Amino acid sequence: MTETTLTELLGYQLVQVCKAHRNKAESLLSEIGLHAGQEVVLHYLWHEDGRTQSNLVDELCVQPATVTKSLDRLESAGLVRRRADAEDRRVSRVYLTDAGRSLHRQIGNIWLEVEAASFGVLTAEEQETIRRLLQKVLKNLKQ
Amino acid sequence: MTETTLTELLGYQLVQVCKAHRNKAESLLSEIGLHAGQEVVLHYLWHEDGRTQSNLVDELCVQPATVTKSLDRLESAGLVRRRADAEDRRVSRVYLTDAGRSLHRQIGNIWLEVEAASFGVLTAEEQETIRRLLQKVLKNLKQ
DNA sequence: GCCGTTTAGTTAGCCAACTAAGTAAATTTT
DNA sequence: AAAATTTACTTAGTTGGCTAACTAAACGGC
Repeated sequence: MTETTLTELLGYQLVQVCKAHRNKAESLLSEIGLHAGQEVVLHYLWHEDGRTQSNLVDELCVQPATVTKSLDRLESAGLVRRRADAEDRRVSRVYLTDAGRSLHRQIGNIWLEVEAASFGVLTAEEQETIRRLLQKVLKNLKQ
Repeated sequence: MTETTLTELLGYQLVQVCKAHRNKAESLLSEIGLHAGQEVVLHYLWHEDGRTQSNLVDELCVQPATVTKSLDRLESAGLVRRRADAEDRRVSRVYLTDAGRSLHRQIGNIWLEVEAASFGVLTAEEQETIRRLLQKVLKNLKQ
């Protein structure tokens, strides 16, 4: 039989796992008023404050419009602030507010909890294996 | 240093891979006028036509509201049709139209192409390994 | 029969992601 | 210097996903 059974494909498994992973993250992040994805923006700002939106676009691997909307909400929530660049007036730089900075530790803990709830069941060796395989797949998909 | 570096977490790798996988699927599906996710609904109907929406909710692991909206669009696109169940008037059954049925083969080919573009780089043994590990993670996340 | 509960879907509204089209500023070309 | 192009970001509109609140029908106990 040549019928393609979707549920047997690795891509289907991947999507299932990713959905469950996102739900777990979403559920924990909602406790501090965030949505999955927003914490990644904050992460890059903790690592380097005052990034340009273009830089966030590159780091997050999403479209400019996605960053614009996401920042609109983070700004409304009082977690970041946009200021025009002094030298290039096209450029908008993004800065953390105190409220945004203060979430650092809580979000770090949430990540660790999600990581444990997902991959904690794997042995150290299995974790290294899945990391290697995921990277191989990502490289294949991105080229 | 105890700082949690997001990008080193397996969850981050997983999300990256899943995003790239979805983009690949979306790009191929758009050629036949579909969006990623809609083809999964069609898949379950090919497997068994006339399912109830509740059944689709269970199979797809999404919320009832998500199915409602998705079916609204598939119905507008002329790919499925809803008819009330004769015995239980709360129940809405979903049937493929000829147009919906006709996409079967094309979508099967797209799946195989996405699968190859993602996991084709892995050896058969590696594919079995990642399947086993993903299932382990999924089980962990779902309990 | 009647009232309360459960079940099946819908509606409204929110967020992340996308595309496409548009504005504005800087840069490059002529 | 003026025109064309590129770069940075926004706006409008789409989809997949979610929650919360809602309607309607079936089921259960009394």
